[in-house]
Amino acid sequence: MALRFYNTLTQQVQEFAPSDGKTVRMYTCGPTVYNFVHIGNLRTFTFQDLLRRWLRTSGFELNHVMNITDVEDKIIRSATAAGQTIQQYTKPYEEAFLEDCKTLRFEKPERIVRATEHIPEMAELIQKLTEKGLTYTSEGSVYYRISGFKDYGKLSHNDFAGMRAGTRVDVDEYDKDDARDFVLWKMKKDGEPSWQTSVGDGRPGWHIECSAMAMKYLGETLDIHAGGVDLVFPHHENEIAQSEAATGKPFASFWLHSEHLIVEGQKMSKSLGNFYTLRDLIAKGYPPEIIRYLLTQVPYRNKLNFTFDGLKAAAAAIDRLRNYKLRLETDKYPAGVNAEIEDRIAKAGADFRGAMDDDLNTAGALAAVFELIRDTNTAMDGGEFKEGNRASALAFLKLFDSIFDVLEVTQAEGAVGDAEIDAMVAARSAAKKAKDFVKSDAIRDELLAKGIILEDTKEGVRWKRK
RNA sequence: GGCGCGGUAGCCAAGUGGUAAGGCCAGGGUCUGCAAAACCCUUAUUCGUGGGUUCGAUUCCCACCCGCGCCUCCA
Repeated sequence: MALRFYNTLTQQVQEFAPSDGKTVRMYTCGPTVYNFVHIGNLRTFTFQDLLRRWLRTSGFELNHVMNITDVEDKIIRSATAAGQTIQQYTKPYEEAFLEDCKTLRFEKPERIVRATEHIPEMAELIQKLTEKGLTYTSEGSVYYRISGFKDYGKLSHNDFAGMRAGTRVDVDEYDKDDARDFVLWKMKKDGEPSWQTSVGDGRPGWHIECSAMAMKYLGETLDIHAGGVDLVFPHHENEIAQSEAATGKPFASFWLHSEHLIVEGQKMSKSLGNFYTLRDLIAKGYPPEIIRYLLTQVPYRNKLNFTFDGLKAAAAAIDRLRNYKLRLETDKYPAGVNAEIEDRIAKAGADFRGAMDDDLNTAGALAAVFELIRDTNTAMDGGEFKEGNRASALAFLKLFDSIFDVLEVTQAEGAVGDAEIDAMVAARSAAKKAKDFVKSDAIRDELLAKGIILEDTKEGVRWKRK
């Protein structure tokens, strides 16, 4: 079965291929850098990372653009309060975000773009809309006139008929003709940063930045536009209104949205005290790859309940995966190839691919991995697993890890060196051979304290980092 | 009220019109000087509730109950 994604626009799972058959032009909404990103944000970015990786594994090339929103009300307010320019204020958070991405092993998008560096493009797009009669000015700010765009609501599947015409809703500080209208360009206010452009002195509204940047780098119709579910309305709906009205073409073929993460069954919020950044969790002693695993294992369109029990379960699952890999790398097997096992491994590969192709069904893909682990472990214990099966089993693990990327241990600062460990292991083996179990156990405990676990196998001792 | 999502074992969770994947936890066993790792066995006659369609439904339809998201801050 071919690669399929659930498309929010059509509300259906559809077969996916980039329009040119080769390169996927993808735009994802990145963070607003007014604070550290939280674990919920990172769930979405984890999904985007899986998406990237699976698209490439599927044979496509990528042209992925992610934006960084570095001008926006909250930023301006915070920067002003801190007596800083918005650049000064956002820079540390942008850097922290990129660091977090690296920590969680996200691949870098081909391009990361800042809103503040694309103001002229935004002004140009606004002008285009004005030329088409789709904007109006109120108190110096420019608004989009939604009544001029008949498809409004097609992404969020909202019917706005009821709230149209006449119902002048006065909930905003700005004066709009229609409740659905939104601001494209905000007139300069005293003490706020602003840009002098063809549409006036001021700053861009939130929605216009994504339209302008996406089209600048990826063309008028994207293959994929992705983000969190909360962006469906109004953000993505408004992007469609702006972009499609300007170009007359569909803005994106596929709209993919990831569900939110909740914490211990509740919505994450600062007031509930369950609001975590990646830094918080790492400070509590949870390695990044465990967090990554937890974030990947639930398919992206389901809510993910983030719990500390879940983190423990993820750690145990990763242990099993790593132990299997270690066994594959270090065990000795009888010569030859077991054809049945080769078939079994091939089936695991097919199951894995089938699950990922099915709208990134990571739970199904993981099941394929663990089933193979059980079956081949049994075969190894029974002497059925042959030397010739090793390479294909390792290749399968490599496929798995090229997507999930959780097998490598994140080395702690000041970890013990391999040479020192090998020496201690040798000393312990000597003591053990002399049946001095007190000494051998003491060395084993000492190593354990350093985060090294020993395993006695038929082929000798092997060790691994915790 | 409108739109949408979900309710599967102690927890996380996949799935299909034909009789319940996988992970974690728990109990028992094999192996070991003891461990560790690994493997085996055990843990849902049942998939929110009540109807209906069907030879057969967890899977389709209807109603209801419960939880949740969006409806101009938000991944």
